[in-house]
Amino acid sequence: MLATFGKKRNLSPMDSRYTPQDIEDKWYSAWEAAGAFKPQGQGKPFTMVIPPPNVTGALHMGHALNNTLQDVLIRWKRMQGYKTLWQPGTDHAGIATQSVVEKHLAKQGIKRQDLGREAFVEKVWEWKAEYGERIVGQLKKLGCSCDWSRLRFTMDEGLSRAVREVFVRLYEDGLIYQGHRLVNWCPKLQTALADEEVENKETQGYFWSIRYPFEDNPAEGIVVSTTRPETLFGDVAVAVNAEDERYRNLIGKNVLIPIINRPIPIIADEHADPTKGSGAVKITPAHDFNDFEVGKRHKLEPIICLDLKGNLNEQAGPYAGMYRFKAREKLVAELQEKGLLTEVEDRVIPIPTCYRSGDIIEPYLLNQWYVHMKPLAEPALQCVENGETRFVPERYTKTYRAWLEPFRDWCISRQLWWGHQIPAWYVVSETGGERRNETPVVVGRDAEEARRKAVAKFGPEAVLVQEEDVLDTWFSSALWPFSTLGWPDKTEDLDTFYPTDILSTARDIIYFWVARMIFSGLKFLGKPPFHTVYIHGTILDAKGQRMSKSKGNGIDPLEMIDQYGADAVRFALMTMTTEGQDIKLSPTKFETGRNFANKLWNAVRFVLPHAEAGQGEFSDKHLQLADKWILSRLNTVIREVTLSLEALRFADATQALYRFTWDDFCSSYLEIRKKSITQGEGDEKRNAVAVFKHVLERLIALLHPFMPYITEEIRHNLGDTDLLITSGWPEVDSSRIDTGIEREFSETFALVEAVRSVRGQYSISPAQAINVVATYTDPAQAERVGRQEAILRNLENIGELQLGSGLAKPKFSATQVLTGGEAHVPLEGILDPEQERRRLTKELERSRNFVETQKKKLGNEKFTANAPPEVVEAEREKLASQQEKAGKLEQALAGLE
RNA sequence: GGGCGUUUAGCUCAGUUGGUUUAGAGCAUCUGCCUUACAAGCAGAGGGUCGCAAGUUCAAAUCUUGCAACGCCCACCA
Repeated sequence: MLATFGKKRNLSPMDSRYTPQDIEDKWYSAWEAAGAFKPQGQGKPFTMVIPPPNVTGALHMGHALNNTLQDVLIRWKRMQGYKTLWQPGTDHAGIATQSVVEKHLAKQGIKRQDLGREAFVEKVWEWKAEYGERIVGQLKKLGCSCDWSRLRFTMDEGLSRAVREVFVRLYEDGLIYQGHRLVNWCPKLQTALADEEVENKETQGYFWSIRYPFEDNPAEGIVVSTTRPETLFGDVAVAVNAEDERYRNLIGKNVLIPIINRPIPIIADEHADPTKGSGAVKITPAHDFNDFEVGKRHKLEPIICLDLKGNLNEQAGPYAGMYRFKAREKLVAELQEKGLLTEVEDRVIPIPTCYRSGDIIEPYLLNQWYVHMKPLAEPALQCVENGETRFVPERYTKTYRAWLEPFRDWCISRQLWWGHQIPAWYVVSETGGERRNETPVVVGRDAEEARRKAVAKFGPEAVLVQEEDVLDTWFSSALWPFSTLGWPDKTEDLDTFYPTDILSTARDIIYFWVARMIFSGLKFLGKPPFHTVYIHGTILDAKGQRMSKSKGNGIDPLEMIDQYGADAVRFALMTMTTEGQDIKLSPTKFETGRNFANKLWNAVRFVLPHAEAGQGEFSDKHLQLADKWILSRLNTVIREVTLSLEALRFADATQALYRFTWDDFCSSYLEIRKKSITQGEGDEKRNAVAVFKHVLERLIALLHPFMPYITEEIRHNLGDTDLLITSGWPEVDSSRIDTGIEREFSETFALVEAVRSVRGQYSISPAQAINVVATYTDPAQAERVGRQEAILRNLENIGELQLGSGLAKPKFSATQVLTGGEAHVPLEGILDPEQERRRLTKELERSRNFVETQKKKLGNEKFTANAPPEVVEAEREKLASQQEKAGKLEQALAGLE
């Protein structure tokens, strides 16, 4: 797997600054050319499906985050030897795409109606051909290792066949039906919407109270309140509560609708709430969800008073043809004039708006197609309840349940042209009914099948007309995990890759998409489509607001990639991905990522001229303390990163890598071994370089899923000819993990830090050597540290060094207390006794406080009796070492001159 | 109104089952360094009563309850 380096090295002039732009495209092409993204080998499959972006969309930060996350997992699993498939594709995004094209045509003064359905759809396909590859190109820029040879589109032939198959089967199972009821109608887009496509926006509005005169006594009347007065033309009754004393005797009387003077009855219904408004409420079944129910209870025929564009119709008398809001304005004025407007109250009201167009929704009585949800939702709930599919973070299980449990039927028909035309045909004849829901219907996988069915049922004279509506976009997205693998055919791919493993997505489509994939997978394949749903956080701007085009506060990932490199962008995003938390983003985060890449690059640049010297593996007998230490740390990190990825803890993984690379590998190890690498001879040099390379090879492998480009480039700069992307994932060598070595190393490192601290306090130039007297209580410790003099001298400019036990403190020296000893730095002429006293006093105070709390804790019998013995023992040791430290600080203070 | 999340250093955030962290990181700040990998760097330093209150416990940033602020989702067009 990790080949040796040094062979056939093609030394490029490596700049001190890493420039990602030079190498990214090169390596991406190399991976593609090598077929590295295709499922390979005989390993266990690991599969993910990409959340298909809108075909005409552009990459935003949310995509960048989610797709980086998926790519990290796929690359990691691929290196681990799994037969990985990351299935890519795009979504036709019915409403969104149709709107984009319509807007585009509008600029040329063309309406879709001018073109007609066929020509318009043709235009959309052209649009798709032009812009459909854009988002794919952008995902490639980010480094996504999807198997692009399998790129699918929700409206391509295969997926459309899956859609028709599902529709027919659901229909045959009685799970799809037509219903004549109120739907959310968007007058602007001219289509029905599903409940979850409606957004309620709090808006400043009015609550108008209007008097409806009694039919037999027009001088008096009953007052009703409404926020939508223009709907009064569709009123069929006024309801009061039977318990309401004020109105009880009016029940059964008729009142007149103002302006048009149509009589309607006062009825008793529980919907009327005596505490709201006047307690009497107008009933408009054709334009209000609650009223629709009231109308049904009282068998009142709904009256439609609006047309589909939002204009009032002939029911509105003088207002016929007027746009709804214009009519509202005029109507209020007229009512006021007539003395029928009794009160106007300012009120914040939730206004339902269309999630695409933003237009105000009108509930409208129409015929639409529905999916009967209960039989589908129940197993889908069950499957999450029993853990077959789990959400990460787990709390989203609740969100999922809250959406599915009400079993609201799914309105799947859309009055659009762009989408899957519903595979249902109306059987019309001379005697055929006028209303569609009274017309016989046949469904079929294609026109021929429908025709066969119609002929069998209605005879050869039957004439078929296909339903014009298309299906909700999410109807096809729901099939994504299996339609992309060839279903309804029994394909090998389906066999190998279904069910997939992890689905990663944003929380706002848990219902739109995730839930629907789960019930579809269960219904048609008998297995949930994935075992884990990872819900990532939402990307926010630096102020914590959602990024949006209208606010103009978005950070463009492609600009960031341009500026900092894809690796930096990916790494930064992953460091911020802590379980499900929202991410406040500012470009400085990418700077940190870029700096990190640069750091790694320069470490490589340093060793490259010496790589030749480090042929082969190092030999154990030449290993020094620092070597053993870095090998111990390396294997610890391999373990940490692997476990973090398994737990989907991306920030933990990157943090471990960052720390190890920067602090351990560069700041400590490289600095210590620098001299051996550049100036050492024979075995010394060979071994130092070999260890360095051994660590580096594994480090770039660990970093590869996060920073694929730079790591691939490094591997090849080091002389490897095979690709890192398909090489192995490092394995932990537990025998190298040695806490004794790590302790011994930090013992030595502590002395370095002590000296550096004194140097820093007195601003002594690094060029000036300083003398050190280190004394330890235990002679064995002094000897151990003494053996590491090379480390001390490599990390600090030390002049005379005395190491021992019971050494006296030289005059005029600054003192640093160590575990088990002290370091004195003689500073005659430099030492500031006052400053020294202040520092030592402060430290002593802190130390004494700690000793106090420890004593109290250990003096508590309940503690010593109840806490586990090892905890008590640890606390005792803490006390002892702190007491020792306090003693030493006291001594140092006393000895100050 | 219901649900969920957040509140830890000036800023952005870690802190997994309560004890080995007398609270950690990055950025920012201050001091000294162009030390032949890196100034996108090196070394050092300062900075926090872990939102507030009560409780459980030998022990609470961590568990429970209440409160507050901020954010998200759902419901609510009388």
